[in-house]
Amino acid sequence: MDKKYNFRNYEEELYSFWEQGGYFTAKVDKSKDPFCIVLPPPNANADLHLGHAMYVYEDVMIRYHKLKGLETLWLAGADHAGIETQFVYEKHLKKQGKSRFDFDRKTLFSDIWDFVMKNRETMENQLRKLGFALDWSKKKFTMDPDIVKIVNNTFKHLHDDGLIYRANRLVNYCTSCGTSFSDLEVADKEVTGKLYYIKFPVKEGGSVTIATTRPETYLGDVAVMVHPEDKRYQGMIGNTVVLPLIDREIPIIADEYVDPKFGTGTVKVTPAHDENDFQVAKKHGLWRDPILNFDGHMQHTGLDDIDGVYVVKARKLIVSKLEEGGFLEKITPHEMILHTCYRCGTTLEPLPKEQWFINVEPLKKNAIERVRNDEINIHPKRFKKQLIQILENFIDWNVSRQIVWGIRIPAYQCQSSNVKNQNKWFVSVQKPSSCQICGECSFIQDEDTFDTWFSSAQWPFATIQTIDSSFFDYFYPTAVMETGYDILRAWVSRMIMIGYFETKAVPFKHVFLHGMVRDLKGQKMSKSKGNVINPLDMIEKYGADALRAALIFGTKEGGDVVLSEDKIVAMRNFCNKIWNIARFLEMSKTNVVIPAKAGIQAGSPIGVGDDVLRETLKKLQKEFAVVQKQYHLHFKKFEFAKAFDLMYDFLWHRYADFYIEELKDGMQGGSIEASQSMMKIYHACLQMLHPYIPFVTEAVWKEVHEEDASILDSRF
RNA sequence: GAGCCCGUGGCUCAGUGGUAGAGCGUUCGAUUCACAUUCGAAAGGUCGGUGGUUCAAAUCCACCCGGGCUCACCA
Repeated sequence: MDKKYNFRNYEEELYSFWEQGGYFTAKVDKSKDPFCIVLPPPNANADLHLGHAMYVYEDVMIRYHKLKGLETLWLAGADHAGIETQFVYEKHLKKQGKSRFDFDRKTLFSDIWDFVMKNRETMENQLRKLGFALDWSKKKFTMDPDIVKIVNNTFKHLHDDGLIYRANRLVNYCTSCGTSFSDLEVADKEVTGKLYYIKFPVKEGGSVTIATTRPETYLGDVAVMVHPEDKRYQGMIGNTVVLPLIDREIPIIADEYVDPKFGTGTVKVTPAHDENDFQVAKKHGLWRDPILNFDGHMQHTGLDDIDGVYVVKARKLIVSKLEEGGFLEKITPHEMILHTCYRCGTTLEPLPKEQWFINVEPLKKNAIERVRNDEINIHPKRFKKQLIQILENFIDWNVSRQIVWGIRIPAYQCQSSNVKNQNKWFVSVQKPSSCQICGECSFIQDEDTFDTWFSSAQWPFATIQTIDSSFFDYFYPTAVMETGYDILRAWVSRMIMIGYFETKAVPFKHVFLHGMVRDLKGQKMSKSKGNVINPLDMIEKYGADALRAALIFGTKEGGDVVLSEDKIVAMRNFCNKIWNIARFLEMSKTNVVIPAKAGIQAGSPIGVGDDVLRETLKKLQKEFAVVQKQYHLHFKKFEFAKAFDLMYDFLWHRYADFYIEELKDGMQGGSIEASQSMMKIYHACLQMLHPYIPFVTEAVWKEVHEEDASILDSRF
């Protein structure tokens, strides 16, 4: 054996050995208990980052259960990542001086497809570098035809159950990305904005002053609203306001929705551009078409010089016009929250648009029950409350996206000229041969694609179902869903809702949430901050084991991980320590005669009496038994970091620093008993460490056993 | 406004009732001995504050201060 463990000589070779040797390939074996984890599919549009490396917890669980003798399946996959990917791709196009509008739908789609397939392969090889025991033979992609079929089927089932509806409602629309989002993809930004106080003349005499953060939208107002019990405005309810500059007349109405304490106690109602106004206006039977189009330009305002102007510029123009006309009373600073596009940062516009929605009420009720009853266990358990709260607050889910890259919604609109059939839709999993509404028209398919999360929500069952039904029966519900706590809302909650709806079973029995990786200052790593640690560089430099261990060592479950290069170095040193223990054991096994120490004659019983030796061995065995028990207990409780810390401390500071030093002379003096006991415990430690640092443990295993032996063939 | 988490040696963090721990850093010493990617030793903490429960509190309870997260609200 070499003096040092050189991971470069082993990692790649060992991974191929495992993969090609079928160690990661799952099969249905009813004589064993199943253990299945479906990998959260990384986006197939970029290199891996440290967030992906955190999936090491899944590898830990998979390898642990393999060593326990369970039949394990860790299913590999990739996500098409709809808007994300299209966004990345458009940046590519921009570099070439092009945009998505230069291509037709078909061309754009197939170009992105090629781009994604190339990235996907890179990404998959990077997962291999991390040592992940993924079953690649069954890998899935969210846009595989059989997955798409399942996704469409789920939509159809939801539709059949009356949980899908198409509605013209306000959606969060990004005028720059050109698509709507669900409420979860809205990034809130706290800003100090302005509150504009505008004086509206009242036809019957006097005026009312309204306070608004969006002065330009008054051009789409349908009413001015006050609280029914607000004494200041009692006499004005029912009066008519004449909108400045355009002289359009709107009523003053009363509704308890108004907070008399805010601003002037009067609210302008713009149903097409504000969710709350939309609701209130609906209640009062009021409506007016939007004054802003989907490109963010003004329209139908009643002011010729404003129509066609971009919203931000229009606001300035209108404010100065109001000021000129003496309608602007004052402007005050105002702490407010801006809804922005999580992708490009553009301020989102609430705009009325016909979209597909999922009524989540019955779905979330079931999901909450499953979580409450611990049919799904959340680890660490503090996230259980959070998940329930998230589910309780879930609102109907807009699943339509106006982008090309995604699964096209399998909904078709009847084109019959018969007025009765206007805007009639039907859902069909396969491309229909005839219109299911009128039976004769040449129906057209919805241009929109599904929100990526709609297919992701089905991932645990869709993936296994497409292997074959025996796998589904055997491995589903899956054992654990392991992912970052940041997507509890976007993903985990939806998997539970949709998974239970479609399979009438929980998609997973446990959820294990890992934390975010941060730098030494506790900051999130980001390219713009320049504090990014590239996992691939670290693997190149210190080996995959070192990186893996550094992400786990000394951390708390679900807590954020502070990662530094120093920590990775420390873990590389640990790997070397493991290597050198093996080297020592190998050397003492052969009973080499070592030079005499001062005061000890060579060839004599070397100072340590047999009884003392036995005593020490007994002590070690007792101590190790406790370690073993604790180790497995930690796994039972999903305390993976604790189990690793325990082994680190035991192997290095007890086994090596203490026991080897104590027993060294005896072992090298030829005590077979000592050598064998030490060897046995060491091998057990290798197994226990293998889930965390698979490469070095396997490398050592091969050194001390026959060449073709694998630690994965051994059992605890 | 509601809920959750965190505040421990210079730095980053483990530690949930019984004499304060690790990694990195610092100081001193050790190399023909499995490993200098090492070993031995040392310095360094009134465990955010106050009060309480207890024979005993970093650990349990209450309040406060500081930092973070989630949800709700946001004209």
